[in-house]
Amino acid sequence: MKLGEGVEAAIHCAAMLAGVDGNSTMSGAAMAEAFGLSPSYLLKHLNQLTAARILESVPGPAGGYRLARAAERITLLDIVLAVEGREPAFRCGEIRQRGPIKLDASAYVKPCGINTAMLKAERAYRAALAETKLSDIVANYAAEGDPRSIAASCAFVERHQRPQKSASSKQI
Amino acid sequence: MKLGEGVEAAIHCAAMLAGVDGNSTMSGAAMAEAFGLSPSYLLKHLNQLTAARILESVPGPAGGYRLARAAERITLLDIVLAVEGREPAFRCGEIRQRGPIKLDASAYVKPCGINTAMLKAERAYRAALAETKLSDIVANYAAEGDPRSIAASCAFVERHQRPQKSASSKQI
DNA sequence: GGACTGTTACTCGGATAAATGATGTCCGAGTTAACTTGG
DNA sequence: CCAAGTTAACTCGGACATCATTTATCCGAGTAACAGTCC
Repeated sequence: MKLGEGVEAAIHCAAMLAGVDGNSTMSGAAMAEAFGLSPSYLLKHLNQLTAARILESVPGPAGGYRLARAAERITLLDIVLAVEGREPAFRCGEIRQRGPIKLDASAYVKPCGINTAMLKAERAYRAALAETKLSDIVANYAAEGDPRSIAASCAFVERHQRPQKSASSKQI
Repeated sequence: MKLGEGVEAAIHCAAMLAGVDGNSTMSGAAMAEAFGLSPSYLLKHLNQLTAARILESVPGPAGGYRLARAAERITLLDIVLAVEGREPAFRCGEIRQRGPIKLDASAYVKPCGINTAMLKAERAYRAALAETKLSDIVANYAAEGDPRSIAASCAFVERHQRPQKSASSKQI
């Protein structure tokens, strides 16, 4: 029951990317610098977000990352699942049928009650994460964050975002 | 976001211990055999449950483990926290103040909104786990489990449980 | 025959190695901007 | 002066070491039952 450190970085980066203009991008190196992280390692997590269609990557000079869709359509669950994997935290190893009292398969058609209960809890966890959109994070930060911190963040974004010449609308 | 394998073993053992009579005990070796696990390693998890006051251990010959309180008063959350640790899965490393835009401490009195959202989800997870009592697991198994499996489990318990001569009521 | 004592075998408990996964780093493929050069 | 070609630098992407956590194991401390012995 421990989430990797990359989840925090991924969410912070996504929130920062929500502040860049339309089709502009921000390089992974800039975000790594903003949070004091290893650039090469942050790329690993950003690539996971890209593979999950949450971010888009633009190669070449003046390239970088950008949200693949509006912040209102990105939930914390999307990000967590992209970084940590989609499989549930509790994996039933069916140890009830690993001992000497192993019956034939017809006795284990019903799912393990323990597994059911654990998965129910995990559904609650994911539902709570799905309720929070990335735009909520940004809005909450804009509303309740310290004004100096907001100003510093906006200044950093303004300084490091790289506008793109074309491709303002990307059809998939 | 991955729970250790010991959680499953711990819950199964607790459920099995819920089937032993009053003050009888069952040895860790017996439970390890029942689930095909390494006896020495299972002891590690059982000790964690003992340290968390969920189980009681009786040393010596005819010793073993026993529930420390009624199954109605043990929740899945108790077991999970005992094995996996009590700290939340998401630990906010405050990476927002690790970069070059570090303001003075007065700008970070408000908790990080991301941390708040993640902890809210974790509260939902723990609440769902707290709703399920160990007695519910046992009752559900008795009601919906395969009759042959129930009979085999009961026979195993009957064969391996060790009644205690005295100390029927233990005051702490 | 009963009670005490020493032994013994069984239990838990913690200290000690191996393995898996997470973390961190490096170098290469690809792409686009800028520069150079010719018209 | 303009445009095409070339260069070059910057980007992402994946392959390669390093470290921590989890998993697994072994041996020792402790305890209660059991057998033997004395009263």
